[in-house]
Amino acid sequence: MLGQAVKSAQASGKLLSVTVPENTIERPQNPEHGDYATSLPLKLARVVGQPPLSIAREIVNFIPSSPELASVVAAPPGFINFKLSDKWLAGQVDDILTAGNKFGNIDIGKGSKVQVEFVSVNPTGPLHVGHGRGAVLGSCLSSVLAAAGYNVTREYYLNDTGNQIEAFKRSFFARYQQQFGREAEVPADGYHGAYLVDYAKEVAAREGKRFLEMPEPEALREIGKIGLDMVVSEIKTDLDRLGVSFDVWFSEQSLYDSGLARKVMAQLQKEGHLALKEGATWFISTALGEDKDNVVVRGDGSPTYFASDIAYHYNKFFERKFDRVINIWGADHQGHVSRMKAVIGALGIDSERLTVLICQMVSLKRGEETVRVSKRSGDIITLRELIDEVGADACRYFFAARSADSQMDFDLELAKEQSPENPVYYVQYGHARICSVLKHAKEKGISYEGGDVSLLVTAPELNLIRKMLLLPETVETAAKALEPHHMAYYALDLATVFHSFYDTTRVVTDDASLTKARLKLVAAGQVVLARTLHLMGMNAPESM
RNA sequence: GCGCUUGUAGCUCAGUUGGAUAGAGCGCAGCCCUGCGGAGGCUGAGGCCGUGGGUUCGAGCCCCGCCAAGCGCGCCA
Repeated sequence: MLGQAVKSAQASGKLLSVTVPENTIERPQNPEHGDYATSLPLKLARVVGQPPLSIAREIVNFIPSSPELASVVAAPPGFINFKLSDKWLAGQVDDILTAGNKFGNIDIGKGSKVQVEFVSVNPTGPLHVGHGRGAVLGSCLSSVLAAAGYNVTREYYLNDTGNQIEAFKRSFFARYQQQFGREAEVPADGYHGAYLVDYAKEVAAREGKRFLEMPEPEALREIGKIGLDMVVSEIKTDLDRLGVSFDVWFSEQSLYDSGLARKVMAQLQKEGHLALKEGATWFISTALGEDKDNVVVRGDGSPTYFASDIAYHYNKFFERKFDRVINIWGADHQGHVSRMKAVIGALGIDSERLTVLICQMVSLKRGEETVRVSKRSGDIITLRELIDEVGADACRYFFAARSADSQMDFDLELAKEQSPENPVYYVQYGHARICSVLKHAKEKGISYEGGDVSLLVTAPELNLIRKMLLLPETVETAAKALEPHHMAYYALDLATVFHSFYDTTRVVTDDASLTKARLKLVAAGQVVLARTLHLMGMNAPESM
């Protein structure tokens, strides 16, 4: 509409014909500036050579009146402010109720195939809190993208082969042997955590000493498999408690079993991206502008994880034909981003189609003491312990509320004592309160059927509607920027506006028609708040 | 040394492509319950947006330098 008006103005000769920058509609922070605003006249002023304010006035003249808009005014130094009409706002309540739990959906994705790969932790031990952050981030992002109209696949890449896995198997076998009094040491580069002792006890009790009687390579293979399954199962349990689920668990080993890894290596070889140096095979990334080359096949003939990563991404783009791939990695993998993009390019894929989101570290504090997160030291805080302490919803909220690229301190003491006063409960309480009102009305035999929303005219009512209408825009912002944390702030805002409305406005009164209208508003609020919570993977409790 | 990320209120953090008076939660100081859940509402104090330059009508946001913190720079993942 704004673009139309600018064109009309230019056509009429009142405004010089110049290239108009992308229309920029903003939401002013000061309510006196209306619901929407544009600074287009300020941007045009220089090229056009007219004062911004007069440009604004000219454009305003060419904006047709419409039922949505109460006013369109030019404001100094050169803004155009749009104010929505109360009547149109009130009418949106019916639309929200009609949309139901689809409210907030948009279609910027147009059904394109997006893969979000996240967590993908080596199955060598329990998840710690840092993994929880990646899990929540990936999970929320996936939900948001799905709401934005993308066809989303959530995927966990299971590194079930390679050096770390071999180290795990040797460690586990050692713990198993110790159960029967044998002298066996966990390798120095192995996994020393106490959980392996527990698993070993369990296996010893269940399977007896039969692994002691077979040749070591066979024992390692068999008991290793059992150990991996146990770890994976624990990981799944933890993720499940956090409300994080996956569509696909992709096995690294399968890349070798299917021969894909070899095939992709052959292709890179053929196209001159590989070279033999010092007995190993290298991917020549320096030729593509990288700082250094990288080994794909070691001197002993075994492939590095980089080799399987290459095959894995070949699979993502060529075999499964994802339009876009989003990987969520921890900050400790940040150095691999550019080489991964380089190799994607070498395979003939536009590297823009791969986005790697780096999720910064979580440091844990217990009061003054900072706990380093390391999987190999014995004493770590697991994700499970965190969930036990603060609950899944609080975990999700706190992780989801922080942007991925800022490091965060998670103070366990604080998280514990914070319980009833933290934003998680504030938001959820808003939902419970709404449910309570609806229940109260129901008990009195009042339904909102036939309610006339045009009776909604007060500031608290209209402000609540305004805030509800922001959900689709918030989804769009979060989806475009791949920043799910916007949802958390929106949730808090929405709850605030509702609580404020609730405090000033009684819903169920003697005025039958007004009661119906307000019940509609509250019911719409419930729809929007529940949807927001669900997009964040949180519960929307009816009572608490 | 090089690369990536971060530096905003006492604390934890937002700030959408550069826009109007920089925000929220917690904490702090006041105030508000004849009523649908007070796990609530309202008001206030608190800021050289790390620092020094630059770009322009306009910079927390863009560019360069510097300082500080985290992570990375393996034939580990």
